[in-house]
Amino acid sequence: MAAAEPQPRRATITDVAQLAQVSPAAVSKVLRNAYGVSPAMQERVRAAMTELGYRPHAAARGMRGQTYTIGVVLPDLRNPFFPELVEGIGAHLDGTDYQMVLGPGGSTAESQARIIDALTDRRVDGLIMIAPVLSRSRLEETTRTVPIVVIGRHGRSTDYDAVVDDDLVGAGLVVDHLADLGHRRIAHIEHRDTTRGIPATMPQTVRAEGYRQAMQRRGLEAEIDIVASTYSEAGGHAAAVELLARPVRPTAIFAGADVAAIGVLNAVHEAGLRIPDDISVAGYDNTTIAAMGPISLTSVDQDGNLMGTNAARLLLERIERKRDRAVLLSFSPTLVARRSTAPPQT
Amino acid sequence: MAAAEPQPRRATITDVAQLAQVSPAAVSKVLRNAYGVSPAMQERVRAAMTELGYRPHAAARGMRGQTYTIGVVLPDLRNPFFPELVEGIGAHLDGTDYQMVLGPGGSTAESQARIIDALTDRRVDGLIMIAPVLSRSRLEETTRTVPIVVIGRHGRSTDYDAVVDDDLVGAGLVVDHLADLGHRRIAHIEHRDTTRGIPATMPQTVRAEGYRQAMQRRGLEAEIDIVASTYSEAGGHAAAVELLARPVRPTAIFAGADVAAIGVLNAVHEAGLRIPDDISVAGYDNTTIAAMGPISLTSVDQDGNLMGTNAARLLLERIERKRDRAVLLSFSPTLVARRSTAPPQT
DNA sequence: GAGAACTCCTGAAACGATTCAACAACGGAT
DNA sequence: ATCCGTTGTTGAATCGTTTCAGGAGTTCTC
Repeated sequence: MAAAEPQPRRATITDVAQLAQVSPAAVSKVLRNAYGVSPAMQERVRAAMTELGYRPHAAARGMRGQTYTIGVVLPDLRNPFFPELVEGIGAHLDGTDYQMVLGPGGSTAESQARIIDALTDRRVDGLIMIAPVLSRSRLEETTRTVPIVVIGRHGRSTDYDAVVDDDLVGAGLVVDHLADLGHRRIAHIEHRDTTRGIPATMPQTVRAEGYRQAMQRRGLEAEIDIVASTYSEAGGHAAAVELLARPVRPTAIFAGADVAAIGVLNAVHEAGLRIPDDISVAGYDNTTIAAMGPISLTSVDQDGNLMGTNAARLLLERIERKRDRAVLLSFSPTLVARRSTAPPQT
Repeated sequence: MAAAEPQPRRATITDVAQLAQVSPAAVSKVLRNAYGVSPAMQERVRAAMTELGYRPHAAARGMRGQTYTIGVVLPDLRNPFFPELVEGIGAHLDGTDYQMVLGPGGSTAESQARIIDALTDRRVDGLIMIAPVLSRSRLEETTRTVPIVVIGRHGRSTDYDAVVDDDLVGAGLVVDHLADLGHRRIAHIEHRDTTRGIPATMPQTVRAEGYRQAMQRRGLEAEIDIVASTYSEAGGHAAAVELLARPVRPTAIFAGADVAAIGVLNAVHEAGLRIPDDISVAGYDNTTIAAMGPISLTSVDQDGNLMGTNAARLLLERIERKRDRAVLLSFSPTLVARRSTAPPQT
């Protein structure tokens, strides 16, 4: 006979059932808040669960029902905007039975496909994909297995929900701000992806288009000046070097991302020019770097928390089958003016 | 009869077994590279697997064996040092059967305990905890369920493995660098956690101690000046304001973390002082921010990639039962001198 | 040439939950 | 009194994999 077993194994649903003197099936119902349990049984079962310190075995649940796990695929841990999204998602999941896990997706279609496979192998109940580079058809294919919410990519689908910030508007805000200050020669640095893909729906393309449209709207179509580079410090630096070498150099540079704007700042310093006296610089994303004192970069703010919360909400609606029609949620960004922009010197 | 089923369900191990004309048990062996399979059968089974596009069902595997999932708990997504660790871990896991998932742990003991529970409910095979604030006993308790590797916390355990960077040495590097430049009044900004916990083993405490020891070693014990604050921009700012108000102000400030150093830079700018002419500033962690041109902050570099890779290696050794003795791996940091430090003005 | 020792393979029993059909008990309507 | 619908509960089947105790050949050893 077992003399004294400390706590050799986790309590199972059967243990709980025995202690509460009900069937395992009944315990399962309590666990899932399913229909058809009397308050009396509820209480008895819950008491037994806490007494045994019972915790449901997620893998076992996943065999038949749900895993109560939702996967978040994010391409780049270094992007300071993503933590806000994750926090927003977490805030909405808090208090529900669902738990989030993060998958480091990488920036290529292959690596992202791999992590999607890995997560679906683990039977997540839903997937939130942040700025995926996967083709639309690949996403829609995945939707047949598991519901998806896509964050930060324009272009709608009838199969999955999407949450975006309106980059067209955001780029317009920057151009308006600079034009209002009196700038005319406003250049833009765009991220041009070399890999084959779905460029038209990615934020960078929309930002460039927003810049173009706003310049036209302000009667500055003759001044449109786009340099294709990458959203990175090095990319911004290279683009700025090119711009500063122009015979007539721009009085303002609008980089499509804060990281690129940092590169611009470096290049401007190296050229012996001052900001904002000689040249104004603006970014996009309002990352923490932009807010830092020595940088103080004018930028466009997206409410990541809000976007994350809504993405999680949409996903749970899908998982719980409360809705079967695709939704596109579009938020408006705001401009945060800081010391890196000022009226041009005449 | 089923006329035309597109692909209604995933292939299971039984489907593979049927197609390959072997038993499910045999397929399982192939899957796990287990002992006792002839090359001929190997090949037949593998062919069947690819033909059916078979992918193992992780939840089902978790019921008896392993899930081939390892959980990484990180307290703060915003800390720019963590992505390097994650990359290192990923690099070592790449090519193995294991997949990593990230758990947003939060910075309190409760939230970290919660995510540990959530991950063990999901039967991860191992856990890598980055700078956990949990008590040692709580960690050792968890070790009884699942192997753990702790990154970035000093103090050894006989139950779990640990990978640290030697913060004592790192702090010494900074003091030596500044003292070599001719500084004597070198102040330090320490992170002082208000919550009850295990302070002596956390990096911040060790860094402060390293500062203290180095100052003594250089014969500067009379100049030891530590301000307790937090590792954050606001914390660094407040501490710097306090230091600059000293009757005799320090000629160099060594902040225990880059983020805090950024706050110091702000405060110094606001005070109308120049860096490094009027005051030298150094940080710790060598984050990407430190490297940025306009900031150019002298800092201490830890090889996060290396640390992550080794943590993953240690964990797999444990999971695969190749070792049962606890290991402490300690790496040496290096100093990266930039433009924020210079000899003091006499 | 008989047994021992390997090697390769298999059938069936787990693992811990959910689901489904069935059933008991109980009021309320006829 | 009988039937019916509703509510609360349960036993048994099920999910896809691993594990375990053999079984059938084949090779080795003395």
